[in-house]
Amino acid sequence: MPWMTQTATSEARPYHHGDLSRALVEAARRILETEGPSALSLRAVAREAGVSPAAPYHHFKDKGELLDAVAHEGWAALDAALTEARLKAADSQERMTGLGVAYVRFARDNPALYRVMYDCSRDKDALPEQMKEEGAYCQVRNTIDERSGGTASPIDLELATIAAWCAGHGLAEMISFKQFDPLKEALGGEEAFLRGVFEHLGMFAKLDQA
Amino acid sequence: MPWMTQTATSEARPYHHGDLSRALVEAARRILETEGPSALSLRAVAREAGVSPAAPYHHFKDKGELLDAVAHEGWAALDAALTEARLKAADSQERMTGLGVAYVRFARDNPALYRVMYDCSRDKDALPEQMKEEGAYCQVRNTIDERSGGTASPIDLELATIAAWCAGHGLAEMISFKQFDPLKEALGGEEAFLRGVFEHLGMFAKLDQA
DNA sequence: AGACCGATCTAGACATTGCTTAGATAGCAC
DNA sequence: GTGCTATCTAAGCAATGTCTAGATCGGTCT
Repeated sequence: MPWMTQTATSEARPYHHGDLSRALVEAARRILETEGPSALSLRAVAREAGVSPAAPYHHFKDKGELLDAVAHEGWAALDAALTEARLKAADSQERMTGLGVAYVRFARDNPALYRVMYDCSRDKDALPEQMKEEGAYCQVRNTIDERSGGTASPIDLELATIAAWCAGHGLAEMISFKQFDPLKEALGGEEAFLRGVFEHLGMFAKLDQA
Repeated sequence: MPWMTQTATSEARPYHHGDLSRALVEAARRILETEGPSALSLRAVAREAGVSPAAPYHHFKDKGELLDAVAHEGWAALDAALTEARLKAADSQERMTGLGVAYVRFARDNPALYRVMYDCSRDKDALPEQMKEEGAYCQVRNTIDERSGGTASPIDLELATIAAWCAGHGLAEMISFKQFDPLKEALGGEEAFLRGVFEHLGMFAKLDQA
C-alpha cells in the first residue's frame, strides 16, 4: 500500500470502505481546519481517508464536486447556527442583530470552510440552493418580513434581505482580513464591535420609517 | 526556444527583456481577464510574456509575490475609479452612493482582478497599504467625515467606514454570484438596483441622527 | 452452492504546476 | 579588451489533477 503514508487511519480497513463519500468529506473538513485551504488537495484528502489517490473519482466527478459537497455541509451548519440564534432572541430587533452576529461568528470560527462555501458558489450564477427553502437566506428574509409586520412589498423585502446579506458577508470577510483589535478594545469586546458596525449600517432604516 | 509556444509575442526579443517585471504583471492581468483565475499559473504568465518558466523568479520571489504586484495595481485602479466618482458628485449624499456604485461596478467589471486583490490581502492580518494613505478606504472615510460635518467621533467614524466598506464589498461579491436580473428589471436597471440596496442599508443613519 | 456482474478500489501513468540548481548571455564599469 | 553582475535558459524535482487498466469484493440469479 504505497499510498499509505504516516497520516493514514490504518486499522486494517477492508478493501471496500463502506461509506467513502462521507469519509472523504469529513477528511476534507479536517484538513481545512488544521492545515488551511492551500493544503486541501484531492490526494491529501485521499491520504487522510486512507485510500488511493484515484478512489475519490468513484464518488465525485471532480475535485470541484468534492468541494461542493464540503460546501453543502457548510451551508447546513450555517443554517443551524442561524436557527439557534434566531430562537434565542426575544424581540424581532434583537433577532436581526443576533442573526448578524451569529453569521459573522460562524465565518470567523470556520474561515476556511466559509471561503470554500462561497468559492463553490462562484461561477454558478446562483447562490446554492441552501439559500432558498429553509436555508440561511430564507431565514433572514423571514425575520425581516416578520419584523416589518408583513407590510413590506416583495421588492423591498428582497432588497432588504440582500442588503442584510451583503452587510453580514462583508463584515465576515473584513474580520478575516483585519482584526480591528484596537477598535474592539475601545468598544469593550467583539460583540460590541459587531453590534456597532451593524448599528452604523442602520439596516432596515427604510423599512422602519415606512 | 522550447518554451516559446504559440502564445509568444515573438518579435525577436533580445536575450534581456528590458522590463520584464512590468511585462509579467501585464501578462498576468491579460490572462486573468481572458481566461479567468484558474488559468493563472506562473508558467502561463511566463509563456504569455515570452520568457522561460524560470525567468519570473529573478523578479518575484514567489508566485504569490507576482500576485501581490497584480493586486497592487488593482488597488491603484480602484482608487482611481473612486476618485473619479467622488469628484463627479454634487452633494455629500450623492458622493457616498456614488462611491458605493463605483466600487461595485469596479468589482463587477474586473471580477478576477477584484478577487486577486482580496485573496492577496488574506492571511496578512491587514488590508493592503492602499487602504490607508490616499487609498480607497481613506477616500471613503474622508467622505463620511465630510458628510458628517467633521463632528463624528473617531470611533464612530471608523465604525461607519467599516460599515460602508462591508456593504460595498458584500454587494460586490453578491453581484458576482447572482445576477439579480428579475429584481434589476423590476427596478428599471442596475443602477437603480444598487442604489436600492444601499438605500436599504440606510448607511449613516446613525451619523445622521446625531 | 457456484458462477457472475457491477460497484468499488488500486496501480501506474501522463501532463501540468511551483520551484530549484547549474550554466549561458549580455550590458556595463574599468 | 577584461571581468563583474544582473538577467535569462535548460534541465530536473516533487506534487497535483486526472485517466486507463486491472484487481477485489458484495450481492444476485440459477
